[in-house]
Amino acid sequence: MDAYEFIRDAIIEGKFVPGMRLAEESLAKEMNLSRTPIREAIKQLEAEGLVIPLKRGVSVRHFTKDDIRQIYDLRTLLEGYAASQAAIHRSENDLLEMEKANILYEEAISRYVESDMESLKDIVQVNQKFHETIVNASKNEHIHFHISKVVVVPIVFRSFYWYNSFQLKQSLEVHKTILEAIKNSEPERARIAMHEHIYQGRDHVLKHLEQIKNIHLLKEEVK
Amino acid sequence: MDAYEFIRDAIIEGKFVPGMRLAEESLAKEMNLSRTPIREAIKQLEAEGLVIPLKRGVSVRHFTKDDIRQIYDLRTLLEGYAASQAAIHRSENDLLEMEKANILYEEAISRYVESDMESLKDIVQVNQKFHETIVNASKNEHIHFHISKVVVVPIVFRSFYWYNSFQLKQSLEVHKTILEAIKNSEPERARIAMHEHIYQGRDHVLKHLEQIKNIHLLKEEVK
DNA sequence: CATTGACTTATTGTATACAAACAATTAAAT
DNA sequence: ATTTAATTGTTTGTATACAATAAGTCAATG
Repeated sequence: MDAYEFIRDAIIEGKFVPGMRLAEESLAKEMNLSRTPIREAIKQLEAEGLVIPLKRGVSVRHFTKDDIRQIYDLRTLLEGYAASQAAIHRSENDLLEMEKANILYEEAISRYVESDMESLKDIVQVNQKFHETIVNASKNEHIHFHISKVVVVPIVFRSFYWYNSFQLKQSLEVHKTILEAIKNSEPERARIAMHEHIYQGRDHVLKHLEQIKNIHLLKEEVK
Repeated sequence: MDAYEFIRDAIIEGKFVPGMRLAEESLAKEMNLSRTPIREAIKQLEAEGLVIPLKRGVSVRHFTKDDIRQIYDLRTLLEGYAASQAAIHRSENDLLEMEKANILYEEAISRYVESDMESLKDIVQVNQKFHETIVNASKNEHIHFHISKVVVVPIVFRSFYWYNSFQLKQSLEVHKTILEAIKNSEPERARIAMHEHIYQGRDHVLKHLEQIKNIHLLKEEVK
């Protein structure tokens, strides 16, 4: 694993919390490297917006509720467009890939046991795979580039691990609608279904943040 | 000027041509620096997609006609959305800024003398300013982040310097329409006008590329 | 004459050293 | 006791040195 992945994953998994300053030397020591490769990894993370530059060095970016809303708006726009373009440009092979990914998604959901982190991790991963196949089918490499940067941010909040089986089944239904629209070459229907799908995700994350906040308030009171 | 700007501008101005390999040491010597800051600049350019990684080091990215089409699709989507959001969220001050930028644009166009590079440079700059004010008014920082990366690429082709006064006046009219729609809080009209505007830009760049190609073919024949 | 293999050169990737800037803590003065 | 100045310590930014790897060249052989 290289320095970039190490730091990025640490941020995503919450090991490096928002506002935390990233000291080059301690990072270097932790992963048995010199400061040089660390600095490059940090430059990359900076360009992606996961860390923000300070007067000296960088700190892990703190995303507000408003950031989440903006990012999801952006993602809805981009992935909605990708879905509509996929309905136009998809090859037979693209359709196969999408169907395969969706079958894996269905299987992962059927394996799901309430509140089991491991099975949810699978679901999240397979879900991402499905979204990727759609973006691939849209035949727009540049959209792909930008979506991949937008997708990372909400992961930081790890709200994904709070889906219940009803929500998951609902999500699967929307996947099927998207797939059908793309198969039938209906760009507008594909876009709208994708919109709905991602906005559901947004509501979920925002609700989760609300809960987190409440838990935080509770803690304060207990103190 | 720092290393990042130096290299980026060299690419934009055509000093570093597509496919050209960027050797760290020669760059370092050219701007009286060591390799360390050069490498960081290159990492950043890599994250933005202006240079592509090789087995060792990087080379200036070569953009195809298809890339241009994809990038403009993306830009249309993003800036169209920004315009529609600006029509919803714009403050009084935003409107002032937009009008100010557009007046400067009008003045720059009136100063324009056919085939004068300097006056065209002004126009391009003021035009960019106008687009920025709209993105600012949309109140979506993340959209802004992604648009800024998309906008750079077409500049590489420097087709902007081939506008004639008729096209410029046409462009000014569309600007006015966009401004009016945003002022009157008509998001859909703003979006459509912005679409039209950017697609005009796309056609212009593509036509320019076609001409370049023809000139190239002519050269081949002469040889 | 072409093709392959070894050797040489050049360039990157990583480590380390040093200087400069910022932060923090302590001491002194009002 | 509080505020300011100074000194110390930590961390970044830049330079340089060294090792590893890719590429290019030249010679030798089929």
